[in-house]
Amino acid sequence: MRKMNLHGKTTTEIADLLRDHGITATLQRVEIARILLSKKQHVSAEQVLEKVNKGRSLVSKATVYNTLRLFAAKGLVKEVIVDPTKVFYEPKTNDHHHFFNVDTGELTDFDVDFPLVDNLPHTPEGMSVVGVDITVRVRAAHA
Amino acid sequence: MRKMNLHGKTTTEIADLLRDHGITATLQRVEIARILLSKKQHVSAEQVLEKVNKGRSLVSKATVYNTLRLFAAKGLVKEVIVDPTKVFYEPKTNDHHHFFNVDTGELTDFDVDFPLVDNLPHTPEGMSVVGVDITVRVRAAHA
DNA sequence: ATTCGTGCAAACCCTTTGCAAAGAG
DNA sequence: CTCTTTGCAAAGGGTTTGCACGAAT
Repeated sequence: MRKMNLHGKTTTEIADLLRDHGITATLQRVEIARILLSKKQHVSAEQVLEKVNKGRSLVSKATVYNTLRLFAAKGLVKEVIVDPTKVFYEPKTNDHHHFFNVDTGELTDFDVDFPLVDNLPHTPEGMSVVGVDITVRVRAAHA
Repeated sequence: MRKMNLHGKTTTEIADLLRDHGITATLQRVEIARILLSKKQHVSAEQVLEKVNKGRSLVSKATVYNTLRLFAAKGLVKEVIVDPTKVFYEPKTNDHHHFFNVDTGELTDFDVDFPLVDNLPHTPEGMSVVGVDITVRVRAAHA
């Protein structure tokens, strides 16, 4: 049962990756994971739904949402909260942050080359840091 | 040119502040502004609605939402996008950023004492920076 | 009279949920 | 066979909108 390598990872590789994260591998989950991991990109649930069902009807809306939430909980993907109207998901890669075009909703990455953590303020008592997000909101420089 | 420090909260002062931002002062808007500017706090639209109508019925839900959007557009308040389920509003004060408790939804400020802008990456061609938000997501240190 | 602001309810959109059927181990 | 996952549709919750009424110029 060796499947085609469509986007750089074989089905088996993805299935193993899911199991490594404590996620039962199913057809739907593998295909959703394939989309999320395929490129360095940010996708909304709606985009995942659209991409995963190219021409066919493989995954329902509910499953997409539930799966994305599951993936995020298991640490396979990261939720990006920058747009008040929807959540973006991206593969969990190295430290990088985002430009967010407030007019178009477009999201772009940038890497940090400075020691971010050293500059962080003191974390409140009894709290541990889950993550640090920097969002640079931009817009087209108006003429 | 008006001095706009947010501690005095007489109706006249607030009305003047609104006008300074190009906002027609009405009773409802003044009362909403009073809540937003009263303390250094973050409030959701729902909380504004609740606070502004203490015991009476002064402002409708639609007006709260429309007014908050107007205030944000006019630069009187800032939207804080950290919670996927709702938008927070805060007075536009000096540079500070946020701790966000991912479990409780609680939002806390912290000031930056380092020159943030100098560390920023190159802004994409033709883009201008609207703002920079740093969100430190925290949770109660595991029991 | 014309323009702007407000209120109400309904509409909207993204997201979650309840429950029955299909799939995994 | 038992437990988990999926699908469908419906509900949910925050936010926006359409339209009539009221206030201001």
